Amino acid sequence: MAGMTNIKDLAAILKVSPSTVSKALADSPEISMETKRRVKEMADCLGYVPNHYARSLKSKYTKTIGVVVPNVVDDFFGKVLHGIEKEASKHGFTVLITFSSDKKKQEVRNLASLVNHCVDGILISFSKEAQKTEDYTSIQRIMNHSLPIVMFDRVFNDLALDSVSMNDYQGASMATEHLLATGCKKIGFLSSISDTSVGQSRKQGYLNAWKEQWGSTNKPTFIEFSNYNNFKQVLSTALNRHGLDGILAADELSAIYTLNTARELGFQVPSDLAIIGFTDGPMARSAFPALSVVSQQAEKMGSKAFALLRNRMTSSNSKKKKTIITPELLLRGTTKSLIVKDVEREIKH
Amino acid sequence: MAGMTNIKDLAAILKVSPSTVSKALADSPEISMETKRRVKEMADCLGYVPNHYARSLKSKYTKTIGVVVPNVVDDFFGKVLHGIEKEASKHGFTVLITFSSDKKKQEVRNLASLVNHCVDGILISFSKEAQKTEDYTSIQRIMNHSLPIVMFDRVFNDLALDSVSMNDYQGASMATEHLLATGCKKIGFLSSISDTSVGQSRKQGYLNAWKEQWGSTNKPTFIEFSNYNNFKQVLSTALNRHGLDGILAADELSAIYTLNTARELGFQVPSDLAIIGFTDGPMARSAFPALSVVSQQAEKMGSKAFALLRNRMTSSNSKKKKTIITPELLLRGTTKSLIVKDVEREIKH
DNA sequence: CTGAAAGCGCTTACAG
DNA sequence: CTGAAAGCGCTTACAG
Repeated sequence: MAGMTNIKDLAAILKVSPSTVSKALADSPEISMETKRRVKEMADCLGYVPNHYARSLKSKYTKTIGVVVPNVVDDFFGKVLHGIEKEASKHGFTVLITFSSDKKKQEVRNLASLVNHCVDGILISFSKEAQKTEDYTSIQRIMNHSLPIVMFDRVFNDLALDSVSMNDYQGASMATEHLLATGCKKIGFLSSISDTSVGQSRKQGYLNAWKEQWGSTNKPTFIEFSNYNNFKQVLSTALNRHGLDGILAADELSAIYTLNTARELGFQVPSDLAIIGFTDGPMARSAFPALSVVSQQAEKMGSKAFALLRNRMTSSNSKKKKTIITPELLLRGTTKSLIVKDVEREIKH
Repeated sequence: MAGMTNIKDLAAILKVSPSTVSKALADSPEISMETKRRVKEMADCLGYVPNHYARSLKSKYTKTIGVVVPNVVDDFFGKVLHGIEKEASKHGFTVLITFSSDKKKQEVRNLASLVNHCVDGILISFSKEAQKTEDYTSIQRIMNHSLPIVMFDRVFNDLALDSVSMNDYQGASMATEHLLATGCKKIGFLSSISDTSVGQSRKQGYLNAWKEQWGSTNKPTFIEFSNYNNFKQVLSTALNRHGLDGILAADELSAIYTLNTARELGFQVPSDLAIIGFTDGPMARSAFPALSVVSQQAEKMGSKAFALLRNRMTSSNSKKKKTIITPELLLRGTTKSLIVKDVEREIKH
């Protein structure tokens, strides 16, 4: 930052006062057209960039928001970030992104750094570590500063903050119902994320839809596993033992594995085995056949989150809003059609 | 930012001067242990967060770097960002990420915002728009401020800046050579990105390896297309007309499409048709069989880029460094083995 | 229409 | 060991 042109420099060169330069650059009606022109021209010529730090010392806001996400390799978070950015730039805000690598310590550091940078508000999706330990002291400290904060996706409901998250329960129900409606008689719920709240919601959603259809005459099937090493065997056993003709997989990766493994085992997809996964990522789309999924509507979540934050920044209404987004079912190649004609169909928006 | 505790508040409460508070918090040897303890305790208790803006107004550096990437949904950029973050946090730097959505205007705004936020340095990968129009005025303006800048991946070689990028030419050569070595006689080069510099380098790399093997006795085959609408037909025609037994695809998506389409057309992969793509993303790994690829070593690119930037920040050596990263070949399920025994092999690091 | 002055929250020589 | 004072680059009442 050394040697940058500042207002004083400009003032000296133009032989006017710093006040005049400042006002001219701000297009104040106090200043004459001619002076404004001269000042702006010179500022342009010397590549003057106002020092946001100094400015915000006075004006107390920066038109910048900070975001803390667990990572930026998940397609899901990438899309959420795009949703945030789009909405934010519409309102003239710059978005500063940081990620925690799912570590509490890094999350704390990011949060502190964003506060230090005087962001006007913060959007956060918690790290796995914070979620597992239910330790939210970092954010609680910041809440004392009355900085507007909105949680998204990985939220913590006990915190008195606005939030936006998915209705995972409903997503799983919808998927299960669709499988049932297209003729599946024996649907297994496959999950490697049973210990997370999201995983639990999806499980309950499946269970509920299943019970609505069968009561207790037909038992649900849960296939739970924690690593992919013996995936093939686990799946094969489950498929044979229970005679499954449908799988609802609680995440994208396990759905892809199911698809590939089932084919290896000689199953036709979707005629022998229909599959629905979660998350509409690149893996799902590029699989063969393309995977039917419950979409998490990531972009929408991002724009909603920013909208909530902006609301919080402008109004002082103290009631916290918990926004729940309804998932969509994207039907592609791994599910049978409802109607007789076998048309590939994709429900959008 | 309203109502946050500041040094003056602390000083008033503790009945010492602001100078003392400032020094105590900075652990200055001038201050007594007892005072330091009291000050820190109170600061903690009131949730005092130093105002980075005010601080940097004096000290002129912020231990923060800014990054501008085209997007955060490409797995590649996600990984680069993780590489940057990891290296940066090792040295106590915070990373502020912005993305341009491949738009010049947004890129300019991000750049300006980062400068305003007094980052100590900037890492940039240019937007498609800037690359296409070869318009780099935004960055050139910032170069006047003697802010350290390093370009990565989407670089512009005419700019007098440090850079780190991939040797795409070599990657394509390596891949072609491997296909030849495993017995492919007729290899096609498939590309939807012929108009980018990256696409051109890969094409040349293929061409060179091909010529080394065949001279002009066996003609190379180029399959170039601009959209995926009639992909199946384009590929099918090429495959039949030229009797291809190998494909080098210039990007991840077209490789996946080739894999899926070839299978639909009745080809066995890799025995009838071997395929190598570019970029080691989730699509490549989750494909069936897993796609052999030229990996772009994204994380390494990120850490290298930060290392270069740090160098630039500390030393005033004016010679610019153009770092070229050597690609790796990741051999998986879509290529035949070199040796007789059919062992799936993955070359790493 | 222009300018002098105070002040944002911090740091840092300098004095005591 | 502690404090008064100047100053970082900007904005904004206030005076002229």
